[in-house]
Amino acid sequence: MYADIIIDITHEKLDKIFQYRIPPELEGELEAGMEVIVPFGRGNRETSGYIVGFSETCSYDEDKLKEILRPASGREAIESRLVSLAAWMKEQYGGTMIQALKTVLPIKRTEKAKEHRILQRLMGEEEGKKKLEEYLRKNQKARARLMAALLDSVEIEYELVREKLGITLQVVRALEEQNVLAVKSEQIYRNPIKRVDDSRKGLAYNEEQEYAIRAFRQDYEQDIYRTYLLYGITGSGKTEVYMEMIQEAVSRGRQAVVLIPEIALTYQTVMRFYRRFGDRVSIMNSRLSQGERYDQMMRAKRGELDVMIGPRSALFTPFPNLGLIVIDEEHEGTYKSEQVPRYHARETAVRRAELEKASVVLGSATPSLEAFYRCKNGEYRLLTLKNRATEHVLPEVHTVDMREELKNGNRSILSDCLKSLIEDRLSKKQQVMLFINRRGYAGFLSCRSCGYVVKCPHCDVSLSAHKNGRLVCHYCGYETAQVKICPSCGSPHIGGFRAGTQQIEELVKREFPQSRVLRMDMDTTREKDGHEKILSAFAGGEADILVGTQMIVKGHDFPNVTLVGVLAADMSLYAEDYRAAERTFQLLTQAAGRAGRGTQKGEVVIQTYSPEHYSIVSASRQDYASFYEEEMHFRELMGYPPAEHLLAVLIACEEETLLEKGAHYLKEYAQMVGRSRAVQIIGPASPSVGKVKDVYRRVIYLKQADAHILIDMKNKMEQYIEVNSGFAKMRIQFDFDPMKVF
DNA sequence: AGCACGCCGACT
DNA sequence: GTCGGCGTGCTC
Repeated sequence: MYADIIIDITHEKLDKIFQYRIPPELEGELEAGMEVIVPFGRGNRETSGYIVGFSETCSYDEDKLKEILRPASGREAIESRLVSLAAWMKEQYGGTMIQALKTVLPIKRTEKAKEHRILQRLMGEEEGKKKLEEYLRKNQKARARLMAALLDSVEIEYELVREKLGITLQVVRALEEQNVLAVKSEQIYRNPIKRVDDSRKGLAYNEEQEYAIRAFRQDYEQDIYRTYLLYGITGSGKTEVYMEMIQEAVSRGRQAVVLIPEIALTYQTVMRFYRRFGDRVSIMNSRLSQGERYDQMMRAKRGELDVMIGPRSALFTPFPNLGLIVIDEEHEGTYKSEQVPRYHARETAVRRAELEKASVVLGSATPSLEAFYRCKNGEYRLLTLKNRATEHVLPEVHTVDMREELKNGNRSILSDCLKSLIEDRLSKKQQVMLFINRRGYAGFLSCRSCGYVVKCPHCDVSLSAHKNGRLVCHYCGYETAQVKICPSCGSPHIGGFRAGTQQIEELVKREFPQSRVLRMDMDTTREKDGHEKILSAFAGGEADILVGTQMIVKGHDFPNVTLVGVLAADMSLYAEDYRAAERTFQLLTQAAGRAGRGTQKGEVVIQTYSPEHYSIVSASRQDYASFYEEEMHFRELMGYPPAEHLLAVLIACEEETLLEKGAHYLKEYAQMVGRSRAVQIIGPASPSVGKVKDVYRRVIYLKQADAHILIDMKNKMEQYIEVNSGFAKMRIQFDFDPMKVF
C-alpha cells in the first residue's frame, strides 16, 4: 500500500502525483485529503502535501520511494475537505486526480505573480552604474544584465526579467542581499462590488415563505443538514427565502455559497445580497481575471467573507466553515461542466455539503426532473411557493397553432393573434417581448431546389447566415462569404431557411413602423456589459419591443411588459435529445413568467406547430406537476436519467479509421465487462456533430439503473485505455448522466 | 518552487 | 588547485 501525494499544484512541474511509503505507525491512520509532511527533493527538505489516494502498486522505482514523516500538525486544513471532494469527483465523473484537483483547489496563476512581484532599484543611478561595472569586471553576467535593466527603469516586473533576461531567483536574491534592489509583493485585494448604503428594511413574508424559512431553521437548529428543493414559481420571492436561510447560517458563524447561472448574475440580484450582507459578500464572475479570482478565494479562506456568489466554480470557495450552499435556477444546464471532470454542480454540492456538514438549497420555478424525482423518493425535502409574493395574477396564455394560420392564408412569422395584441400594447404604451426559441438551430442556408445545406469544412455543422453577408460556424468560428449559387446544383434559389433574431427585428420594424425595437442576441451582446446595456435600456422604456433569444427570458423584471410572444415554441423539441421536452417546458414557462410582473395583468402568446405536445400544453397551463408525470413516464420507459443512469463515452481522434477501430475495441471491452451486470451498451455512434475542428468523434452509451455499476465500468475502461497504447492518439472522456445526447 | 550538481572563468 | 557564480534538471 502506497500513498499518492500531491505536493503543490500551483507550479506546472509539480502538479503530479508523488508516491510515498506509509510507515507502520501510520498505517490505518491516513485518509485521502489529509495533510502530511514528507521529505522532498535532494535535500529531503520537509514539505507539506495532501494525500489524494492510495495505490496497491507503485509506478515508480520502488527503491527511491521515501516514507511519510508525519501528519501535519494543527487543525484540519480547509483544503483537505476539498481534496477529498476532488477524489469523489474523479471517481464519479472520470479523468485524472490532477484534473479534479485543478477544478477544486484555488490555483495561483503565474500571471498573478507577474502582477504582484516587482523589483525595485534601491540606489541612485551613479551608484548603480558603479555596481554594473563591478559586476562586469567580475564577469557576473546575470547580475550585470539585471543591473542594466534596473538602470533603465527603477521598477521591473520579476516575471519579465525572468523570461526575457533569463534571470533566476537566486540572482535576484543575491542583489537583494546587497541592498541593490527590493522585491515588492503587493497584495491588494480589490473588492469588485461598489459600496451602497445599507437599507435593510423589515421585510414581511407571506405564509409559504414563512413556512419554508421555518422548516429550514428548525432543521438547522437541531444540526440536521440536508438538501431542500425550493420550488417556487417566478415572482414567488425565492431570493428573500435564500437570504433568510443564509442569515441563519451566518449568524452561527458559518459561511454560504450562492451559485447562480452566469446569465442570471445581474446587477439587480447582486445588489440585493449586497444590501443585506454588506461587504462580507463577494462576487465571482467570468469577467474577473485569474488573479482577482484567486484573491477572492484567499479572502474567503482567511474568513473575511460570509457569502460568495458566483457561477459553478464558486462551489469550491475555501470557506473555513461552510454552512450552506444555495443553487439558484437549479435546472440550468450551465451547472454541468463541459470539461473533465464533467461534474454536475448540484450533485457535487450535495457531496461537499456532506463533507462539511452543511445544507443545500436548490431553487427553481421549473425544477429539473432529477431534483423533483429525489424529492419524491425522499432524498431531498420539498418546499413549495405556489403564490406570487406580491399579489400579481398569473398571465393568460394563448396557444396558436401555426398550421391553422397557414391554412387561413397567413404566411407571416407573426400570427394574427400576436399581431393584434402587439398593436394593442403599443397603443397602451406598454412593452412587448418577443422570444425566439432557436436553441440549437441557427439561420442556416439551404438550397430550395436540391436541398443542399452549406456546412463548415472543419466541423459537421451547418453554417449560419449573418446580416453582414458572411457565413459563420458557431463551433470553430470559420467564416466565409455568402454563397449566391448552390455549390451542388448551381440553382440560384439558395437562401436563409429559418428566421433568426435579425429577420424578426426587421419584420417587426416593417409591421409596426411607429415602434422602437431592440434586439438582444449573441451578436448584440458581444461587447462588454452588452447584456446589461440592452436590458437597462429596455427597462428604462427606451424601446417598446425587445426581440431576443433565450437570454431575454432569464432573470430581470420588467414591470411594464404585459405581452410576451414566443415564436417557434417547438423548435427545441426537434433536437434529438432526451432532455428536449424538459428544456422546452422550462423555456416556455420562464418566458411566460416574464409577462405581467407589474400591476397590470400579462398575456402570453405561444406560437407552435405542435400545440398538442405535453410540454407545450403543460407550459401554457403553468402546470409543472402534469409535465413531470408525463416526462418521468417517458424517462422510465426509455431508461433515461433520473430513472436510470447513463454514461457517455466520448472518443475523439484526428484519424477516422483509427477512431473507428478504437471505438470498436472499447465497446467490445465494455460488453465483456458488462455482460454479467445487465449493462445496456449503445453505439459506437457518430454524434450529431461528428467532427469539430477536423477532429472526428464517436460516442458509446452505457445504461444501467445502478450508478455504482456504471462507475465501476468507467474505472475499468479507464484502466483499459491506459494500458493499451493503441488509445494513445485518442482523447477519451466520460460524461456521467450527460445533459444532452451527443 | 527550491535545491544540488556540474560547468566555467577568476583568483590565490 | 580552489572558489563562486550560473544554468540545468529533478524532485516519489
